[in-house]
Amino acid sequence: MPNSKNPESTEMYLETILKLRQNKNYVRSIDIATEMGFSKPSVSIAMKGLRESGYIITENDGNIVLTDKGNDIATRVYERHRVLTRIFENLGVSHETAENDACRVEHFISEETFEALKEHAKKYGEL
Amino acid sequence: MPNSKNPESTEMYLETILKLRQNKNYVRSIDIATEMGFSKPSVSIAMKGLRESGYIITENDGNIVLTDKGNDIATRVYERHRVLTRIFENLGVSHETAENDACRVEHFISEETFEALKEHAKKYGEL
DNA sequence: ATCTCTTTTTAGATTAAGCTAACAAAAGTT
DNA sequence: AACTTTTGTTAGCTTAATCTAAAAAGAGAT
Repeated sequence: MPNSKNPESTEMYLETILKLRQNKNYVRSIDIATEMGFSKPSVSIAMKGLRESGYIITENDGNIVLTDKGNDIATRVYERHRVLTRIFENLGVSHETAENDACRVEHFISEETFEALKEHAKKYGEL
Repeated sequence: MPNSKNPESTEMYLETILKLRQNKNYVRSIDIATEMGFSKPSVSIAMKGLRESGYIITENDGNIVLTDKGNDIATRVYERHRVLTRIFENLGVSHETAENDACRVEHFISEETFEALKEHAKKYGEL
């Protein structure tokens, strides 16, 4: 069993890279460490894993770029994050709690359930 | 930091004990292992942890019983399990997927979000 | 070119939750 | 009472994701 990490951690890193990219036009290891509150070595090792799995490439100047494969995951998770946060907020949950819960749930629900939630929210004008 | 396990695993064990209790009037380590698909040693060690944390007691004949503290958690998680499963099913998700997703989400959402979901489902006659 | 500051990597440790193999203890059967 | 089967425990391993301390590499300033 060579390739059996927890998707959760991978998804959080990819999502963070995508998010950071929206503000600056480069993302370095240190930026991820700062954003996520992890140590530099932890991020360095995580990036090595993402690189070996083909989710990112690291350019010569240290700039970290999502591959198509990495971008697919990041985008999918980020969409879940936004939609789940909106749904929870529209149910009356505080912004902070909605964010926190979305950030955990986004990794754990199936496509099927996510789509059903999204549809329902749309139907009831909550999206 | 002595006491910092992941609640998820603890919750699953306690929930399983509660569930097994509904069918038989005793629950042994082996029953939990069979139900959850884990090895006997894994369960043995987990039970030791639950015992030391005051969530269960083990009677002389090996019967495992939830303490009040353990029962509180088990009951809370089990309610989430049932309610979330129902909500997902009512949105059109298949029974199996609804169960699976509920079984993961139950550990990760806040009380606030859970209550809001429950209320909403009630209001729309989906509970 | 050298010095310094920033960033990244390497080395080694920790913790949690699982595993197998082997042993011990308890229970049931003749 | 002795044998067999079932159940539980101990010992030791593995993997993933984090950490700290320290080394290495790179960049910018004089």
